[in-house]
Amino acid sequence: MRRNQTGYVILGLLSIESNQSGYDIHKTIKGSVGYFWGESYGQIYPALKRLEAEGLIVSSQSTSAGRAERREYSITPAGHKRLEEWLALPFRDDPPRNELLLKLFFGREAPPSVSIKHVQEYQDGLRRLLGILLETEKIGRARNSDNPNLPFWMLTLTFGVAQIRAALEWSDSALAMLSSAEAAAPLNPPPAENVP
Amino acid sequence: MRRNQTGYVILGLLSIESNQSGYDIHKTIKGSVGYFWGESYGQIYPALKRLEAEGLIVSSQSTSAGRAERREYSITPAGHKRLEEWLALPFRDDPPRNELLLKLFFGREAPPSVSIKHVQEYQDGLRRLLGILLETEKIGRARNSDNPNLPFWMLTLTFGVAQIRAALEWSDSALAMLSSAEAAAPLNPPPAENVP
DNA sequence: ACACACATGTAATTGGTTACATGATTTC
DNA sequence: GAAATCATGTAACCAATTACATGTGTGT
Repeated sequence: MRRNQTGYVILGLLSIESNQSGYDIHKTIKGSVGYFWGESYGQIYPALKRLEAEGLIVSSQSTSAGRAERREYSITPAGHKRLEEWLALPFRDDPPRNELLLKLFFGREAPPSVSIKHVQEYQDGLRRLLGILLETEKIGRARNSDNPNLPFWMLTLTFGVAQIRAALEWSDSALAMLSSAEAAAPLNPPPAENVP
Repeated sequence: MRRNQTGYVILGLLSIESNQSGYDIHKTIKGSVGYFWGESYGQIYPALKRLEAEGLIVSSQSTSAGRAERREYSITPAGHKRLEEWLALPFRDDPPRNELLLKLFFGREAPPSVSIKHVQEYQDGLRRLLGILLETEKIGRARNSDNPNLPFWMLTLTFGVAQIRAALEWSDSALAMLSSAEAAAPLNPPPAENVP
């Protein structure tokens, strides 16, 4: 486990709640860190095996009658230690690739309506996500009022909300700029080459 | 070329300025879309060959005396068409993986000082990047006052600035929260297991 | 009967970085 | 003479998604 973060997400989630299956972990990720971190089964199941081989987690076959076979994992003291070590390591912050911005950057190569459509679609997505985050926040607060993790979870939520609000404001000004360009420009602008 | 965006970045840049080498393109990317899009040589050179084989760009060996050998590329009409088609396609907006948020989410597993350090480091990075973006904006405006691409380029810059400003505000409140937690909590909080 | 949620995994493929390999020219 | 920049490319590796493959239990 070098810089394969999957393992650490799993350790983190198991440190909060034990006896989770691979399926559970996948669901939990979607419902908690999902808006800034995703993992697929193709990552989770192999990672679980690796973590167990390293002694960072242990599993037990759960054979409750009338239920699909299920392997439940829990974190070990060694796993806890490993998680803490990772937490103290500097995070790396890779500049996220933003395909919307890339298309806007080259927006002059297409009619303004193309860029307008993209920004509107972006707005829709932002509003949808904002609704989800605010809902998550409300439910999370209500259901975890005495959970010592709550302040940390809220930190990640308020970050998302702040980013979305800023993006929504920006998108309004972007649409204003683009529609004035649409009014001024011909339908399909001639490609301007060699304009450094 | 399915959803390999590298090709489109190259087409886009060549549509703005022709006669660029692979080396040029790499540099241009870093200096223009670099803060939201990166490409390595390992992607660029193979992509150039592929694009030329598809007839979307053409190359010419530049053999100016006293200069390293250099192959310069320009976009073809077919390349232009392909670029426009791609621009009109819906962008996909993958939830960016945010390692800082991931570590903050599990922040309760480590002393508050760990999270504090991360946020401070994040702030430093934000301030540095903000300075670069504002500088880029100033220079870009001055050097491209009559460039029809300028409004689109500014769109991407103002987006970055807005996001960074929001993130800086958030980070202040995050630090306030974390330092109050540090005052209240023991140095290393006992791991709380099974708190759903 | 059908659909949906529970449950576990592997294989193929893609996308991407990093390290390696090489060499010329310019600047200090 | 050394270091930085210009210049081109390949190979190894890693991270991750997607598709494939399979089966049970529950609710309508």
